[in-house]
Amino acid sequence: MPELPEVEVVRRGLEKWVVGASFGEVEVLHPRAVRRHASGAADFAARVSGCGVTEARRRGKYLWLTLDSGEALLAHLGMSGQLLVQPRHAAAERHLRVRLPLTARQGHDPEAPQELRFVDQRTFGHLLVDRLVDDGTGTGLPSVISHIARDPLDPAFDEDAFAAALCRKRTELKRALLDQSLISGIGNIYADEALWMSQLHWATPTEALSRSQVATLLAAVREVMGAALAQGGTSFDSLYVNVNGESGYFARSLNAYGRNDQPCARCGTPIQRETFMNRSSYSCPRCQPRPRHARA
DNA sequence: ATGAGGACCTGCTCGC
DNA sequence: TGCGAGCAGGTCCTCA
Repeated sequence: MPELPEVEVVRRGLEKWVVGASFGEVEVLHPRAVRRHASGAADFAARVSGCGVTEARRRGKYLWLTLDSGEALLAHLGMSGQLLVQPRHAAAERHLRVRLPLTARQGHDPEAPQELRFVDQRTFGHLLVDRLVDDGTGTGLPSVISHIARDPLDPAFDEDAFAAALCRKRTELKRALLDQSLISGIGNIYADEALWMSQLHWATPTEALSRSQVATLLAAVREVMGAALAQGGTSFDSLYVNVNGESGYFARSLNAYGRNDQPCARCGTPIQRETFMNRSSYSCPRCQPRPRHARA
């Protein structure tokens, strides 16, 4: 499931293959793919068709293409979404949801027309067209994601403000890490990996965290994400495919996630799986002891 | 206002 | 062999 590094790799792919091109006649094959576009599938297609693409941007797990109409084509990949650039006449993928034909641009062979495709098996992802608002630094941000916090790789990410907001929360640490309005880009896998690295239990009450623990945790988040990004957006999931259809999955040694009953790389104690928020959390019971004052 | 938990969705795997 | 249950989980929505 794509988290920040995977989405960034897709953004880079879009920057390379789509920026500078224009869209032809857009076709929505599954209405659920544009369910967040308030005025419907036909309006969505009309707003994108014919527009030129000027930039590919990202915040957390959201990415968007700025259009020469002044609006933005916003995408969230959900759990299984892919943005592929394919030859226009290539066979349709099984879960093809939206076709966005591309006009030839400099460097493209006009005899081999291409198409941006939104493919999504589980349909948790979506596309929509939105207006841009000022993000506070003069940069445009789609209005519907104005509640999404900056991500830890954003140069304007405010570490002090994050630490203060985190400690004001009255909840469990992992829930806060997954709260995209507090810090964006972190999903279940990177949350478990960052917690393992910083030797914190997922149920640690946020109000009990010291500033140095928050600093350690943030460094771990950046380390884990940076390492994945350096590998080209390791997703740990075979469903993840980058913009050219090349699998982004590489065997990567995870230290916690998915390693139930396997020895902790630090101390050898078997990693334990616990259910939390209706999903799995993996941690080392020795390196990451459950805090005595854990919630619930 | 804030936190907690369920719904959404499809495909795969496992056990009976 | 067939089939239902369980699992995967990001985000939005509702309820307390």
